[in-house]
Amino acid sequence: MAQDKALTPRSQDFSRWYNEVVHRAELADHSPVRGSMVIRPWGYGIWENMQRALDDMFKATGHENAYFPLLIPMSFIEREKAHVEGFKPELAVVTHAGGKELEEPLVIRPTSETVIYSMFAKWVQSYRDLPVLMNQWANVMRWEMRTRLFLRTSEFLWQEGHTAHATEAEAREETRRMLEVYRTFMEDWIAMPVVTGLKSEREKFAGAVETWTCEAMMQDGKALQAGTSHHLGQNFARQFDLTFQDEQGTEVHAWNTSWGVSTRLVGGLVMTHGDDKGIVVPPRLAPVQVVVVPIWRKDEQRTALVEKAHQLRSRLQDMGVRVKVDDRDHLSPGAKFWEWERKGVPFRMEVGPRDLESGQVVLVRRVVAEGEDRKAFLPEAEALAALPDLLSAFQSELLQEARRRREERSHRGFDGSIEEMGELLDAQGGGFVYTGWSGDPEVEARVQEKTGATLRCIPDPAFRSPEAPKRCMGGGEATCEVLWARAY
RNA sequence: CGGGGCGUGGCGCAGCUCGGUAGCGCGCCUGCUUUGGGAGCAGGAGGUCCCCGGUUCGAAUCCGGGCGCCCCGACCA
Repeated sequence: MAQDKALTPRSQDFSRWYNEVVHRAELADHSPVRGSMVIRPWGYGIWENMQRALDDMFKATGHENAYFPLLIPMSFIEREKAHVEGFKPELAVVTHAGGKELEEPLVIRPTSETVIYSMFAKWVQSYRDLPVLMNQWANVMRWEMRTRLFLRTSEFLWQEGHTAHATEAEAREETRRMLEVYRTFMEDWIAMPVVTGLKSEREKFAGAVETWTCEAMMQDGKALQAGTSHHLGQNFARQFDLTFQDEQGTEVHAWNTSWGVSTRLVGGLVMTHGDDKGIVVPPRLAPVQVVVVPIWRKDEQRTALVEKAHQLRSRLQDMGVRVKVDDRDHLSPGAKFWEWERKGVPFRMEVGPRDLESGQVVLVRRVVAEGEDRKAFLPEAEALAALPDLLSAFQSELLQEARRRREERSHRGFDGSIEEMGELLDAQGGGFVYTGWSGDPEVEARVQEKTGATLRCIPDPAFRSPEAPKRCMGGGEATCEVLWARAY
């Protein structure tokens, strides 16, 4: 479990820090199969909280959950041209089963558009059957060349929403609605600010007409695509005969959307808030929001203090706070402090003999705000009463701080050459660069080749610079503003 | 797929150059003492040295072949 006690500092080697912290916070571990991971209870607990929050938001926007199978006939994947081409290299295929070679190979789903729309085709006949608003929580598999825990693994957990609509306008509206749900979730729950916008042709989902994205900035200045929402047009509807009779009785193809976020978000959380002591879990997602650590010197004290700790726990539980008492007695208090800090628990409450006597507790925040004392000595009742507010204040400070960091490394109105952009990214250790663009894919390819940065998105109005850029990166006139960054 | 590194008790590593039958730190178990920032002492358990073959009286060490993993790049949520 413990190698060296301290983690490699982020400033020294960010990706090593990431790997260490994921292991040592007990989020996940490598499985025996290359590129796939075991999500441990602490990591899974965070994911469960994400699921719960997202699921509520999906339900609130009228969606229902369903489940579609893991295996998809190869011919289904092959039906939509762009879709096959996008996924072919990363497919895992089942060729044998029951001791025999299968007549038709089965693909382990890399995503479920094909099966889902083939089923929708059976269920939808009339415009009265629309819209269909469905979501599934599932695992998918994409055979990746290079993998990293949470950020890119061969198998990952996600949610994929799939909808069918009578009109293009409705589908577009749905695409945007769910992008907005994602943005809200990422900001309000993960405390991870994102820039939303449209993907370029080159970067969009294979099979989509348009892909919209949420782009977050990690602490090393690299971008993380945190969630996408696709307007699929009628591409899949055509291939799977997803048609319906409209009000005039005409048989027409439905319009589809799909949208997803994955366990990658856990990696995003780690790289957004972690520090050199470990990860920091935003209170709303923390499986444990407050850990109570009783401290004793003599055995006689132990009983009283452990009892007090459990008393505090049940008081907090009654207030809706997620609490854990750490009364293990083979570890020193210090060891427990380090462990829970590594795991990112927002608050620690210590109770020792001195506190017991004076009716106080010691409250310690995982991340100390500027000008604040590390430890607060508070009367018990006061500490309990204050916790809900402290938790929500902590939550919003995390978002503020992440936003501040992002702005610090965002370069708006950049008007230099492609080479200069590369230099800027080298010097700053990444970052977001906003420039003008003509929409020319050749320019996009050239920038990527020379700087290592990709076109993350054409930002939505809310994220655009006050002044629209006039010049395109790489010459000519700009038709839009774009965001560049090196990315995960 | 290119480049680099590594496979030795649960984890991290040393030993390999110069062959002689395996060691360190952490963790684990037992006991006692401890506990307000990673506890101390004593005792103890635990290893096909990645695999196959070769050289040799003898291989973790040398030679040949294989496999696996990690890191850095090109593709990707």
